[in-house]
Amino acid sequence: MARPRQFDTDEALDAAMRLFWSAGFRGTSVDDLTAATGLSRSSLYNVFSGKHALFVRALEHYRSLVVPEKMGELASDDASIGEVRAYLGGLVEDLLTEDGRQGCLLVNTAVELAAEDDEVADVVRAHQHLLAESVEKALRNAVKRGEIAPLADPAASARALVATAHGLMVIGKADPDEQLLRTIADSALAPFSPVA
Amino acid sequence: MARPRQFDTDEALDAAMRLFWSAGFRGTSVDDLTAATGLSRSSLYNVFSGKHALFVRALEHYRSLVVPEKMGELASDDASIGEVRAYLGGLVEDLLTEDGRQGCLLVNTAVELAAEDDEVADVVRAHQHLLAESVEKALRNAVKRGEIAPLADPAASARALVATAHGLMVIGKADPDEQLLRTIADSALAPFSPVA
DNA sequence: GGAGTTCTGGACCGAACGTTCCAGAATTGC
DNA sequence: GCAATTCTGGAACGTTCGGTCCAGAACTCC
Repeated sequence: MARPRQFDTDEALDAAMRLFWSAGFRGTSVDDLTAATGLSRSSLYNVFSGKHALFVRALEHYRSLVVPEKMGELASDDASIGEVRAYLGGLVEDLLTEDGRQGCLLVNTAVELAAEDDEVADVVRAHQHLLAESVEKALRNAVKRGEIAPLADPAASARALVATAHGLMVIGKADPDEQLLRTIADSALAPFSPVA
Repeated sequence: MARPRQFDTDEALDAAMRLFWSAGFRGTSVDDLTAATGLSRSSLYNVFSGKHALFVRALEHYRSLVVPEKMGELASDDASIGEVRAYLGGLVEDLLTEDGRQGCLLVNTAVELAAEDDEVADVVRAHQHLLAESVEKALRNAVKRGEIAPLADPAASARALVATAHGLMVIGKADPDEQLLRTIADSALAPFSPVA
């Protein structure tokens, strides 16, 4: 044994994640990362190997920390249509805040890197699948409980809702207009209105 | 008068656009641009002022050249639900090709730059509005002609469809799966099925 | 053909990029 | 306190970045 690390790896990872989140992979330099984490270059390379490896770790950190927070109760096994509504509503809410313009790290990454970086694409794809499955589960629960009318294809509806969510994040970047974003969310949810 | 330009400005712009399209603003270097256009640095700076200005020109070039091509008859005044279907179908088709993974320059740009670059955000926003209006017009025509059931809010439906289109482009980057993408497009269009 | 103007190739600029490296400080087990 | 080990700050690496500059070639007009 020898000298122990003088910083918290998780805190550093968290700071790196936030940086990548707001500026993207290419838009974040190693200097930016050392400044934000407080680590020296040596420490950063010792612990995280390099920029790309750190980015992948940051992506996973985002999935395990930020995504659950944004999904809220949608992640729970007995989520229903209310949780889907809350999720989309939360996205809109976020996009309207000052920091919200940075959107979703996974969406940003899908666009910036997924087509040319298989390792990153795997993480992004895994997220998309998991999100779709959560929504599908919620839709099935909603039908089962009679909260919405039966669906021809719950899996398809779920995937379309996920696409809408991703679209919201793109549109919100250029046009963070409350009425527009709420209209989109409401309209996408209209087919799942409560049974009269 | 003096020596005339020895290249075609439009051809150069076109090559630059394709480069930005596939690699993004930050992912494209001036060296890349000179290589792709065949221009020397001097000529490139003489004619296009710099990388950022060239990018904005390329964005506008994309809007005036590529977007109309992808929209097809959807742009026409008497477009209807068929043209909306064809548009979404075309997007899916594109995403499944080798080159299609580059997605849509305007979507890529919205994610990469819109939050921090007002000039670029303006162009992106203008495109989103125009697209939404075309879809809305098509939906209204479809209702008017009795091709689909009346809509509570055609403008809202149109905006949701545009969001779906944008979402498709994000998801397609990480997961260019034919069945998935078609499912999304079909599901988003389900509320506008032909009147029985 | 000569004067005037514009375009072009390529060298050059300082700055920033991601990464490597090493001397020395810090901490451990003994 | 000593030896062994690990971490740390910062200098340094070669490369690439976006942008500037200039000498000279190319062309038009007269």
